[in-house]
Amino acid sequence: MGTPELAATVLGGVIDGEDRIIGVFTRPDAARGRGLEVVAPPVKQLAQAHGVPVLQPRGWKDGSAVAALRDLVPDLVVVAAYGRLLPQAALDVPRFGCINVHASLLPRWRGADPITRAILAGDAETGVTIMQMVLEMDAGAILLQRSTPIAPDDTRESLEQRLATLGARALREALAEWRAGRLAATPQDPARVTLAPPVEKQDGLVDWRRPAVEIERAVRAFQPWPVASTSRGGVPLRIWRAELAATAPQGEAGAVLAVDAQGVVVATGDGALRLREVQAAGKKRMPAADWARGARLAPGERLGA
RNA sequence: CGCGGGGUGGAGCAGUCCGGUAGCUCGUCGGGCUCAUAACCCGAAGGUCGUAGGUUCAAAUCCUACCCCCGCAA
Repeated sequence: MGTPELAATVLGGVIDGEDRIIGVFTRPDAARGRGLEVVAPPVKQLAQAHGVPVLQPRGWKDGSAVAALRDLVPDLVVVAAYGRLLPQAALDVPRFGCINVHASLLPRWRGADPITRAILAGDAETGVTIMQMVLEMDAGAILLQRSTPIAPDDTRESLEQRLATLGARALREALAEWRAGRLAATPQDPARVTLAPPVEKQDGLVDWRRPAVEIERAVRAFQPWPVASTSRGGVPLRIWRAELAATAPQGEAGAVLAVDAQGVVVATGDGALRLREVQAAGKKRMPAADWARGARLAPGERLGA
């Protein structure tokens, strides 16, 4: 069971493994994107390409999805970024239970968006956890963990890719260990639990009064969505790449301190941030210096006002 | 048929409403100034104005169709 790209990568790992996949659950196709085209989730596309039956129940409340799962008579259910909470009745179906691939080192970052939260918080490392599923979200006992350092230039996108392959590998490893009867379940330490609520569109808005370090993390954490953004003259401006400015002259938060070939330097609540790559509404991504040239941006202007 | 913005020398933009032989800020190349420079001065090259068709004496500009890029909303 899974939905996005990360889940597809994990599924790919299982397809290549020795276990037989008897069915795949994923969320219903949804109208998305320009023109509202109906697109199938990555997991569905991959499953179909391999001839695996796909089920897309609207929800799990009315019991029909549980019945469908029961009909498959699964030995084990593997869940990765499915995007739906499973009722106890579903968790009870497979005789060996349900296990989950989660993109964080639990108990840190339980919830929908662990990857974004880890970058945002400035964590030095993160990883994947294979765990048993219980009714409470991401609270089951840990079976196996693998970690990876978060690079200074990691974005949500790059990190997710890495964690996806790491997750696929960890899952295969866990399945092998389990078959050999060597897999132990370790309960999570309740004292170290942190939550990773889903990111909202609103979160992408840059508050220039925050420290430059935090804003720089937000720029990386919010890719490819919702993307850190501010505005110039009422026109939305996305920030795709930024770095801490070497010199940190103080100025009013959001004020443009300098414009040069390397980009645009903006004052923040603590330190200055140099915008390297931006995107104005209706335009494509471009070097901040190019944008500043065409937009006639001059020092002294305020962004996000 | 969900809403909207855009495609103009290498880059970013203006010009399009009120048709009349293409402009700005940079970059590039050459020269000059300077101890020197990414600074400054002088000069040059470089554009089928997304594509096709139409209207017109004349189209970047008006009309029609199509292609491509992007934002919003979901």
